[in-house]
Amino acid sequence: MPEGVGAGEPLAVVVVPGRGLALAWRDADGGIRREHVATADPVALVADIETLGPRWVWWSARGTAAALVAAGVRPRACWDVGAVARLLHGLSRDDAGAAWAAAHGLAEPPLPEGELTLLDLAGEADDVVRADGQLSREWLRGAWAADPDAASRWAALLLQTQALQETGVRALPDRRATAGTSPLPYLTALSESMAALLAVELEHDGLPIDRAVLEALLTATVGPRPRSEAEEAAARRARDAVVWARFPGEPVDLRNPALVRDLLARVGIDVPDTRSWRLEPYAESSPAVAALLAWRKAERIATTYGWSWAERDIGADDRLRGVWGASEGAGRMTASAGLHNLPAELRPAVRPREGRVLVRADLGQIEPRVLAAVSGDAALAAAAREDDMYAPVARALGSDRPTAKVAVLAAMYGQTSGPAGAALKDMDRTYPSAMAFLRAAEEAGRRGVDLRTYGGRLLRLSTLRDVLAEAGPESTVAHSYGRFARNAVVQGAAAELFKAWAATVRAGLAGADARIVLCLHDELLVETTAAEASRVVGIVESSLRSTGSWWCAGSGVRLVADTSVVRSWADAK
DNA sequence: TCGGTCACGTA
DNA sequence: CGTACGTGACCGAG
Repeated sequence: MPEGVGAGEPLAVVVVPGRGLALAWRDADGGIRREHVATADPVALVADIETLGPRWVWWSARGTAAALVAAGVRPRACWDVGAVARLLHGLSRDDAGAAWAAAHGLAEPPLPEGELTLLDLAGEADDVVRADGQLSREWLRGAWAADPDAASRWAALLLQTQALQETGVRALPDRRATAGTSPLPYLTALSESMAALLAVELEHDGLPIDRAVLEALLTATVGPRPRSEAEEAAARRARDAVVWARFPGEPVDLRNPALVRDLLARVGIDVPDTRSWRLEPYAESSPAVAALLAWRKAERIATTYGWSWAERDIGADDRLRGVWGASEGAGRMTASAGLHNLPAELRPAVRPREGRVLVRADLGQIEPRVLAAVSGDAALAAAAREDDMYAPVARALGSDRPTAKVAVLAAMYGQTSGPAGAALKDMDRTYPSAMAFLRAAEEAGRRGVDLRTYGGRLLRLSTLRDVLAEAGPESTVAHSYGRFARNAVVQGAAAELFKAWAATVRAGLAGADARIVLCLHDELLVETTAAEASRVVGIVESSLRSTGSWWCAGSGVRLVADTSVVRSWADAK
């Protein structure tokens, strides 16, 4: 057992399923101690040690914590080497081999795929660390599970990697207006780690669906559940026929955009493409266009969120499950199975069983508030002290609120044309620091210079240099990387704030009959009991205050959340 | 059987 | 010529 591991101290853990648990920790002298405990039930042992309150260190939550979560263990604190490698080194993968290499300044190893040949593995099995410094592919593929000594060596290497990462994040600049005891990038590493664990929990727990409500909605939109392919085809034809009836001439394949364009020409509508927003203006005067747009909506539900989706992704326990990512792209969480793009029409079906409720909370105007905090713009921060920050922005710009909103969003997205273009001049004058911050990011993107987000996530733009050198600084690609970078420093920081908030909420809910069941960029859904709902609302709101107090300390920015207790996701705020 | 394009849902 | 992501249908090249 890990003697001397106090609460919050790193404890590397490697689970050997059915056989034991390997641990590594630092003793009082700073040396690494390692141990393998043989047990048929390693998860139960983890649950025991959890009472000591260690900071579990694992290569990845998906690899190690999934088994714990499945067994009902909800660890309080962790350091996810894969998640921190994404943050610190800007990796787009989180396997042990890549994290180790990045921590040691080595080139990214090839993805572990396919069978290794004997030639590939020559001499690798004996040494965990190869002559070139990379981890042995044999070990990465599971050789560490071979015997107790190997497992504990693997845990020791894990702890070493964590130590390198911790040194790395602590060396990054703390960009807050007021620094705290721990540097912001270190705190970000902790919340990114917790987000990776949360992703595993979300995957396990799923989102509660009321099947009766869902089936009624699907039936109304795309017809009853087809019992054969013939029935499915018939339903399709029936939906198509409604549109065909509105157009003269022979029926065409409505799923083929080129043919739809020809179809529209028959009623005198000439458009460069057939996207909904382009057709929208014609809908009022043309019943044919209105029918086509209605068809599109139903078709989306039929194909992506139809009966087959329900059957595939909703479990026998009426819970919708997808694969969760804790930080993709600029750092946002991602989810498959439609969890992040469920059409609003289907949200009434997200509904826990009787007696349980959803606490829904979303951050208000999070990106402009984050921009104010991360750019250190005093005037924008002053605006961000208001409940509705677009109102003071409108006053400052001498515009109306809609124009102010468009101008702020245009600045963050890199839009230059249209009605927002003019307002940007006023933005420059009124919020010079924020605008300079955004321009600097854009410039870095256009030139292929690496950037870090406020919390320390590396945005690897230098990998684009070859493309940029080829295309030139004024090329379309250069400008598109510029817009990407301009947006990524805001979107990425907002994602870090969101995850810090989510991690705090998760910690506050420990022990209660309440769990986070959905994260959607600026919105959290917590499933709990009707009896506990008001207490959960308090936890969600106090978590935002405590997170804000360190995340944007000294900036003057206020973070606001709209929180409500609802029976279904669709219910009014 | 792929990659590219179009389209569209969420934030 | 406003960002990100996930998903599905279709097309044309292989």
